[in-house]
Amino acid sequence: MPEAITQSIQDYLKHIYELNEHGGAASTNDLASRLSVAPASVTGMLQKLANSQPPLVIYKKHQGVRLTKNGEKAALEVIRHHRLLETFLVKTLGYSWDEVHCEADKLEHVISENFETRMAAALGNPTRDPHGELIPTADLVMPADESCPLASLRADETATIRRVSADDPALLRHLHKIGVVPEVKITVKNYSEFDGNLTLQVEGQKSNIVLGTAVTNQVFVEKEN
Amino acid sequence: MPEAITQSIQDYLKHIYELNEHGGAASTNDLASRLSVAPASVTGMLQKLANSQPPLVIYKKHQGVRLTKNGEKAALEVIRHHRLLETFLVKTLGYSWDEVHCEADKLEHVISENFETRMAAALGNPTRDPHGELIPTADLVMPADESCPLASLRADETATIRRVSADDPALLRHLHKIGVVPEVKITVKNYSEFDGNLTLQVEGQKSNIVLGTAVTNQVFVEKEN
DNA sequence: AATAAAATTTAGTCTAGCCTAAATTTTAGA
DNA sequence: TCTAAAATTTAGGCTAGACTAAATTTTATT
Repeated sequence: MPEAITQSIQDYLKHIYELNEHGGAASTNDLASRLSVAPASVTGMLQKLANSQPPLVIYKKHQGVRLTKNGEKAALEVIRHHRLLETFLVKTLGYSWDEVHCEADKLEHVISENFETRMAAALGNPTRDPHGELIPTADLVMPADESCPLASLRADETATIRRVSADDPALLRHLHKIGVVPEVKITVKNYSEFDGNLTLQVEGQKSNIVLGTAVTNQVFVEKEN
Repeated sequence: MPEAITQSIQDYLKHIYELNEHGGAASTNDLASRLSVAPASVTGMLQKLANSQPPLVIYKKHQGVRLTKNGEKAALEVIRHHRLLETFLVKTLGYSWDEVHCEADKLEHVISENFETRMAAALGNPTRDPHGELIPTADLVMPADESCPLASLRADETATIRRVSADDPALLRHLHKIGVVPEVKITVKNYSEFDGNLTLQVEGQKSNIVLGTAVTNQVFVEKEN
């Protein structure tokens, strides 16, 4: 019989998923810092996950870790919970988009399938959360993401903001204030080759804004066709 | 500094509170069966709670346990969470009153003060949950309960149902079906001295019903003045 | 290719909260 | 009041998931 997927394991799987999305295998150190846990603790858990029945990860010493199909399903379940919860907190309880992360991080581990289903239905089965992140479907498939970093745009390009993959509440509040939120159209007025700064015209805003790469790498857009 | 109040401790305090409400001190065995834990485990936890700084319970060997002021506040916090959550699940997500208990038992430990406040506001600061249980106030005071067991009524007495303190989902579904829910008026048509059965006329229902003491002891009413 | 630095793993501990078995205390009935 | 049964506590263990310190492997730099 499959061993229990504890809250702690859910957190490991979720972060491995996110690290796998970007670079290839997730490293011990990256996981440790994301989970706020000592690297040695990560090694121990990875060994356990790799030896569980069925295995949730594929792990080779010193070479990082990847999710198995089973591990990915478990990860997507947690991510679906998280993103539905963020949406629910904003839509139903009036949270702002910079407040929802912590709350969802705790709730994601304890809600039932029943809760998930009712919440999704109450929200009209949304496909994106308040930050524009894609919500895995009920049968645990992650929709394809067509967006690219805002940082990759150049002068005169026009695009629609799709997601803001930032955690920092202060940054989120700032971006909200200057109108940099999902589904808003922007046009690049200038690109600085020295620092990568972009000058943007934001739909619905009076004056242009300048954003550095630390920010534009966290904002994802779809270019005008 | 006060030690952390873990989920496990919250569960102990909640059940000690409920046992203190009825009989005096809560016994080791009663706690063990409510918590689904071995009696020896309860003894260990009670010693810990009594020695914590500040103490959360007063405990003397073989004589059961009572909450201190601090312990009571912590218990009421959890109970407030639980009852607000039950109300929220019914009102906002369309749960039926027999489904909410398990879900609330998990969520009660993880929601923030922010969540509690927003939820209470969204519900209009309710004073009772879907079963009619009183909800502790935001400053953690339990309102006085004026009700008495339905089982204590006799023929010709009329009363209003205030709460249904039952856990069993099947019983709850049955009571809902026959209209035995909070705020409904009932009249006792007959009392049987042999088995304690009550024959009731239930407001809004066509035919009378007969309920045994196993049920009437779990339903609480306020008599007509 | 040598070596220093960084990353990772091993080894050994710790804590919370549970467990069982055995010992003890309390309670109830003859 | 004595004794059997019930309730409770003690003693000793276990597991998950964290930790630190030390050992090892990998990577990067000269």
